[in-house]
Parts: sequence; structure tokens; C-alpha cells
Amino acid sequence: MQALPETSDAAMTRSGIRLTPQRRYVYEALMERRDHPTALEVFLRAKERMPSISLATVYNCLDALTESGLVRQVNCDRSSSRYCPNLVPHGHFFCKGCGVVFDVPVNPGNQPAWEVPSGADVSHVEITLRGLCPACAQKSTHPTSPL
Amino acid sequence: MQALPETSDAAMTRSGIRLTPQRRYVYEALMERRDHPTALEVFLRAKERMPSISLATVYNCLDALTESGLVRQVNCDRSSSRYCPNLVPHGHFFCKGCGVVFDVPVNPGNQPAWEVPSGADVSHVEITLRGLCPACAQKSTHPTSPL
DNA sequence: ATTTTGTTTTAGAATAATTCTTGATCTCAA
DNA sequence: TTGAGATCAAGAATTATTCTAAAACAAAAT
Repeated sequence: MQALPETSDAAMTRSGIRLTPQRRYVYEALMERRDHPTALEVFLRAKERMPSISLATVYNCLDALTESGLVRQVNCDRSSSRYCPNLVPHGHFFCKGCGVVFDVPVNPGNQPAWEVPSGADVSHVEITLRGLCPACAQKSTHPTSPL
Repeated sequence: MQALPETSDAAMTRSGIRLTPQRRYVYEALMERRDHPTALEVFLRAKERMPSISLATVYNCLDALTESGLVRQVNCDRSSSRYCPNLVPHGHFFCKGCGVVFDVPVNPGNQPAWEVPSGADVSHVEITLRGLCPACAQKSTHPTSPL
């Protein structure tokens, strides 16, 4: 009987990285709202709880969390990296209109097949969709009604 | 009867962007070796034919070509963007060992592989693989033999 | 308990890639 | 030919990120 949501402490302890207050706040900033904040946004959130934390430390912590596998770094084109604590395999959708990012479940069985040269060792697959989110798509098909 | 490879001029004219010598050299730098050069590498190649060209112009040209759809910009994590003139839909493989990038043919499956919220308008899908290319994979499984 | 050793944090400097600015040049159409 | 707008070059500026060095901290070994 242990399906209770894991605490950030437990997650970090399990992952093997040293538990520090800074890392805890950074991780919680990511877990509290499961959107896809940039390092700067994480910094601002962590600062609310620990005003002395520095941006460099947030970058350090995010790196440590990413390395240890507790967090995924998500990139789209060359805009700031975003961070995602959802560890279930999934893709990401980036809205060109409002910039929102959301997780996209992938059906493992239905994936398109890709052919890598024999001998290549694929360790990571990333699926990135771009387009308009429902809200922005609607706006663009309903231009200002010419009354 | 026109399956002959299209000239860069023809491609640009068709795409609707204005044909300038700089754009021509940039495009040819991409077509002559179909690897995945960075803007800097394109700059160096274009410079061989037009020593006066500037890096800023190469960036401008690559943007224009990308916008007009003649070229694709390809990103991996936060390393320099790379450019790819292969317009057939495909994914990209990035080798963590030697940094080589190559195209990966993708056979679209017949089942939807991902689920976007209804109303979202997906305009672009990108598939990125990371791992070790055959050469690097072999090196890493054959560590220095302890004689 | 104290020293040692290694890790983490911080602030600020440094870097790298890219974008922006400005004035000059070019191109096309009237 | 003469504008109007697009493009170019050079260098400055911006942005995100990484690096550096010193201080603080933590765990292990004495």
C-alpha cells in the first residue's frame, strides 16, 4: 500500500542526488503547477519561498534534476528551454499563437516506424508538434467579424 | 519529362523569394553536400565562392529560405541550429558521440500515434532521435582492450 | 569533536548563438 | 530615372546559458 503520491524528498532521495533545500524548492516549483516553465519562471517561483536563491543555482538544480532523471528538459526551436516533471513517455505540443506548451500522450503501439542504420543505438526519441491550440485555432478562423 | 534535378535558381524562383547571389550561394552551400551544417559552416562554404558575404547575411538568407520552405531548420537541445534541404518528410538522428546528424526516413503509421485536444491545429510534427551512430556505438562496446 | 574532502551555492563575469540597427546598395516597376 | 521597398554588410546588442572563484555546507575519516 504505497500508491500515495511520492513526496519531492522521497523522489529525490530515490533518484540518488543529494537533497538540498534549493533542489527541493526547484523541484516543487515544477510539481506545484505542472505546466512547462522556463528556468526564469522556475527561478521566480522558487524565489517566493527562498528569496535568496540565485538564477545560477536554479540552472544548477535543473541540470541535476534532469541528469538524475526526475525532470525532462523540453526545447522548441531556439526559445528558452522548458522543464517538465512528467516522466511518462509523451510528446509536446507548442502553440505558435500563445506559446502554451502541453503534453501529448503518444500511443506506443501506433508510432510511425523509423529506420535507423543498423548498428545505431537509439537512446531517446522526442516528438514535437507545433500548431495552434484550440483557443488560438478558433480565434484565427473567426477573424474580427466585419459588422 | 522534367525529372531532372531542379537548379537552385529554379527552386528559388518557384518558391517566390527574390533571387540574389547571396541566397544562391547559401542555398548551393546546402545542396552541394547534403549534410546538416550550422549557420557558421554555411557561412564558411559560401565565403569560398563569395568572399565578401557576411555571417549576418547568411543568417538572413537561411531565414528567407526557411520561411519560403526551401530549407528546414533542425534543432537539437540548445546547440546551434542546423539546416537541411531535404524537403521529404523525415526525422533526424543526432549522435551523442561524434555529433553527426543524419536524416531518418519515417513511415507514417496508419493509426493516429498521438492525441491532441480536439480543435487543435497541428501544422508540423518533428521527430528527433538521439543516441550513438553505428561507428560510435561500436567504439563504446569495444573499450580499449586490456592487453 | 575536528579535520579533510568533496559538493553545492552564490554573484557576477564570460560565452555563444542569434538578432537588431543603420546606412549603403540594389532591384523592380511606374 | 526615379522612387519604393527589399537586401546587404558591419558591428553592436541581446538572450539564454555556462563558467569562475570564493564561501558555505555536508559527509567521511581521523
